[in-house]
Amino acid sequence: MVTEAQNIILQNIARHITLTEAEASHFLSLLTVQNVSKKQFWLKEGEICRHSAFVFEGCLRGYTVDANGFEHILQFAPPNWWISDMYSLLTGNPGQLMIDALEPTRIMLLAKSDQEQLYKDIPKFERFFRIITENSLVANRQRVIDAMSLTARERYEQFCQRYPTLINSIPQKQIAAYIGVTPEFLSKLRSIRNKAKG
Amino acid sequence: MVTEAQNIILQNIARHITLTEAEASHFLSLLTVQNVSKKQFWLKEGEICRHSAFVFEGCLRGYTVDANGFEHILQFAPPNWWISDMYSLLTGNPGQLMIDALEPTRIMLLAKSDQEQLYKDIPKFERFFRIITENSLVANRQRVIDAMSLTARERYEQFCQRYPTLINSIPQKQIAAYIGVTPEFLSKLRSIRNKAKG
DNA sequence: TACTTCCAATAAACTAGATTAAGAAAATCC
DNA sequence: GGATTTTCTTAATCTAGTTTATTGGAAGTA
Repeated sequence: MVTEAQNIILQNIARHITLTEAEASHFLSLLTVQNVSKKQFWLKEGEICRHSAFVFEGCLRGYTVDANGFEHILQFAPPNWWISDMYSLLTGNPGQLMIDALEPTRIMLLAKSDQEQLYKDIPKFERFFRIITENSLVANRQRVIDAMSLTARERYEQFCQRYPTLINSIPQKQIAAYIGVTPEFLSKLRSIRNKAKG
Repeated sequence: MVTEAQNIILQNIARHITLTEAEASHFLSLLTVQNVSKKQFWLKEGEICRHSAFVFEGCLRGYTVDANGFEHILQFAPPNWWISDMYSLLTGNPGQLMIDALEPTRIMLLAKSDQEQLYKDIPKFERFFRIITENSLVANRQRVIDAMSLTARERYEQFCQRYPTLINSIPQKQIAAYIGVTPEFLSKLRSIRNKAKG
């Protein structure tokens, strides 16, 4: 008996590697489901991150808080995305990332220790995580480039194109904290854009 | 007979995986050495990147050129670093990265096709590239955070701490193009800093 | 030796985006 | 369903960093 949630994660993995039934069921046995209610934290600054999380319902956000108390969003994690504080996960040191839920969210957890054992038991997973890490790195590098070479307006346009579904489902202040402007300035950008459109 | 250059790359790999002699020599047989003279391009915008490059002498830089002709440096690659246009390498599409040499440089090339075959022949390499990609991702994420939450002065201080050897070996305008300010403003930052130091 | 090219420093004018403040609209909560 | 909190908008003022321009020095080169 495979649940809907388990189906979603198996589909996600099938995009890059092919598992036997035995391998799939072994993998599923390592996962635990967790509910994160709206605004609830899954991880806080200073904590040690010991799991990778796969979102299958809702939406998480990963962000840092700077010296002046401003939030800067590193990642949104809607369904089908993996999220963690990778620095903390890899090093075992306390991280600086805060991860909380923008709406009622359901995730599946894979403990770091289980993940490492999984690499030994089913080396294909080494491949799977290599590939999604590569894709993530490409996206992150593009974000560094965009931050340096685009204006705030252009970054907003980019965001609209790249994440059309998020635009209507999350508050604007969250988008502002992702593209790196104040909510006030984003509001100004939008009003100018709307005037231009008639 | 193992050359000095081959020794360097084997050491680099030994930090994460252990190879038998046969595996090491197979791996080395896939590599080709290339010299890149100062200011010479290894890769240009619009080209398709078909190799990963490992620097064992000199220094490369990867950068983009924006709509106004300004350069933005994504990565310096001093000895012991890997560099490529990963977007282009993964997708097979033309990339936007320019890669050239800041000084006379020597690299070892691993073709994408060979790299993929290597994953099949010696799965340990899947692990090796997963790990260095993870480390690279962590560094890139930190750079996104820094770009959003630090001032230009703070980003300069960070750079000095993080890459103390580069500070004295590359022109300041290159550092400015990395931390995301104009050379003029970096000069101003430095003069204020020097006054403060007496 | 002069010729050129590249690099760093300085300064005044300028602008994208931040800050501050205040009100309107929406969502959330008893 | 009314109170309360959160989100969005508008507008005036302010500032970190850019732009433009000029100078002097260092390094390569004929």
